[in-house]
Amino acid sequence: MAKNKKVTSYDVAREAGVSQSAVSRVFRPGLSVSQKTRDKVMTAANRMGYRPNAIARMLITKQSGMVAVIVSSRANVNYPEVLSQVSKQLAAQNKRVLLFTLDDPDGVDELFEQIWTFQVDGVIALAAHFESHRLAQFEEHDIPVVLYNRNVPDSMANTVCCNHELGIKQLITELEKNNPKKYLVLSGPKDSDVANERREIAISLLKQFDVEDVSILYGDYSYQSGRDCLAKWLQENPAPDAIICSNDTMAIGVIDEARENNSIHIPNDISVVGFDGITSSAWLSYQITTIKQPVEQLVKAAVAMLLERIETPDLPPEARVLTGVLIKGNSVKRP
Amino acid sequence: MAKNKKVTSYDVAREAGVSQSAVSRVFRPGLSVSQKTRDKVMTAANRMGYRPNAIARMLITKQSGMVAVIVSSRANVNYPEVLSQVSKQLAAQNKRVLLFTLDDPDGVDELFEQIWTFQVDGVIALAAHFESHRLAQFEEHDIPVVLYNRNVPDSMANTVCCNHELGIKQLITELEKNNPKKYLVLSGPKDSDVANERREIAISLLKQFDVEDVSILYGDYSYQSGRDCLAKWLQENPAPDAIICSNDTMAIGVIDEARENNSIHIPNDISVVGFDGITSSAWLSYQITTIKQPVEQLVKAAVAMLLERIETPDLPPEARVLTGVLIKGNSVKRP
DNA sequence: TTTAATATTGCATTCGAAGTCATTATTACG
DNA sequence: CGTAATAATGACTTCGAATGCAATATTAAA
Repeated sequence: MAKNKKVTSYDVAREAGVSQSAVSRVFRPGLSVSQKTRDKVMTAANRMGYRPNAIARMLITKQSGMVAVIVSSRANVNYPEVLSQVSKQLAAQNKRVLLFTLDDPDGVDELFEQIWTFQVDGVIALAAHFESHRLAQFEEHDIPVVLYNRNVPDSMANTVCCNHELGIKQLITELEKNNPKKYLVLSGPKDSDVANERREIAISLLKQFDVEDVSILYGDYSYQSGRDCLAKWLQENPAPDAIICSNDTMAIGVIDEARENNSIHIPNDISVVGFDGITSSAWLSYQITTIKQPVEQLVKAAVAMLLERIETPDLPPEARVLTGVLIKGNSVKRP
Repeated sequence: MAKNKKVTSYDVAREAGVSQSAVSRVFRPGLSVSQKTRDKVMTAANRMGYRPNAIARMLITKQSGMVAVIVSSRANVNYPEVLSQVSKQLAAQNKRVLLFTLDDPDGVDELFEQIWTFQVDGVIALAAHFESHRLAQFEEHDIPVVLYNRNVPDSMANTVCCNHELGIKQLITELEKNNPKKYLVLSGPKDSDVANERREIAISLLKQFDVEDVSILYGDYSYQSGRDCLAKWLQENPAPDAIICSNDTMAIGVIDEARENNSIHIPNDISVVGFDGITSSAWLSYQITTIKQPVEQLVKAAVAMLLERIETPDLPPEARVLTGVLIKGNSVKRP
């Protein structure tokens, strides 16, 4: 096998003494080929190290076999796990992941250009915020989209999301066992849809629980912002009884900030809850009471929906909401 | 713009009253087109929403513009950051990331098949272990490879890696300030090249420092294995004076396990060092003394090398070793 | 054994952009 | 103003696999 000049189906055909069509048929599942031909082709192909050229196949079949996965910088929460699940589950369906990272809002135009030119079969967007005209563009291009971890009721895209309402209700129920007076809601950034949803749900549920004293703070989902927000609050106010954090990372920051300040003990002085159930939320030093997102199932649902829509493009959009699991940690005072 | 029937260069050509070649030339940089033609084409293209089909372009140019990034499950250390850096920096060079996850050693064959069929321009492997005949296969297919975070001297692939030797030396120097008698080396899994390298370097450096009492334990890089290894050790042995962990995650596990056991205080009773400088290593509750990998520079180097080899395929393989940064945390006793 | 039904096969075409090459339009310059 | 040099253009071919279709081979049924 000398200089690896690319082997094409014609080369194999010549070598096997059959037509190029025959070679092609052997490498496509479910096509009519006699056993004899199949053997001849496979022998030649193996000997020559032939692999069908996916690019050429894409061109003629108009199916790239690739799914664009768009990851915004916001997604960092449990993104490695999600991404690896997505990749694995798509691979199981014989699709590849073409990865796009989106940090800069200015990059959206460029990103969309790329998506069109690469003719991806579908798109999964992780925690990305798209204006609705963007979603409309996908529709125009007949590219099915699944928004992961997002709830956009009026949208034309499919969505999967864990049940924030239910989860936050469970968390508040845990907190309420101690009848806290003063609540702090530590929200994620204002331009994050998930953050806004979680915050509004928390506020509205707290009302339902007849809680009166609720203050809202805004972080950016980061550890440091958890620390900073609490530190700043404590400079000017007495400690709250309970803090609802929009994600675990900020909850960890809150706990560390409290820990640094020896006079405050978690959970005895302040109860803290998070959201997401990231790995480190279960570490001994934190043991956060939180809602664990059912990542694997969420991804399964996302992938399943995407494939359905690739198969049957005119299915109506669908939203799947899965229930998270309450993890009772050690960050909420026991009554 | 009715039913989005895909617009091709022929459609634009007809609309603009020029030939298909002209359209093609307009969309390739640096080709000779008159301003008049260019305007006509651009006007038509914009009106019709034309984007060149990347698949067709790939077929003819034999450049997919895609780089396969292989992520093994081992890579989880600071993988989100690495991956997002890789994606960003490749995007800046007008390349896309085709993502492959490799958990299962049995999946390697399938993985390689995919890589050949997709005709990627190059490969970046994150913390993946490939036998050398695998690397040879890349060579046969003329696909340049960069191994990230790996040091394979005899290899035909390019590598980037942070300087383990130097880093571990700095860590041991920190530890030695207290003259510890009893060392534990908590290694990563035996089938991980990085883990083996770090362990052997630690052992050999400890010898140079004339340390006599060194025991080796094997974890799997996970938090839980850090905890388990220490717990098991303490059941049967007295506490060591210093623990060198092959990564931060295990160091965190070790610290938490010690913390749970009230009689052991870190760093007063045991000094612990990690490696990698992952985000959580700096969290207040851990503050691990560790070596921070210069992720951004490592990725820059990896991407730069890959592009060089794509440009000039017969460049000799190159290994770049970057220096990590010693982070003096609070997990080593102060002398 | 003949005919009808079914299974295989190869030819020719297609997907959409890019590049080759020969031809024509411009420009520069003596 | 003529000629050489250069720029711009379009016809045609190419990349490599897939597929419609007609031709041929095989099998089953009568």
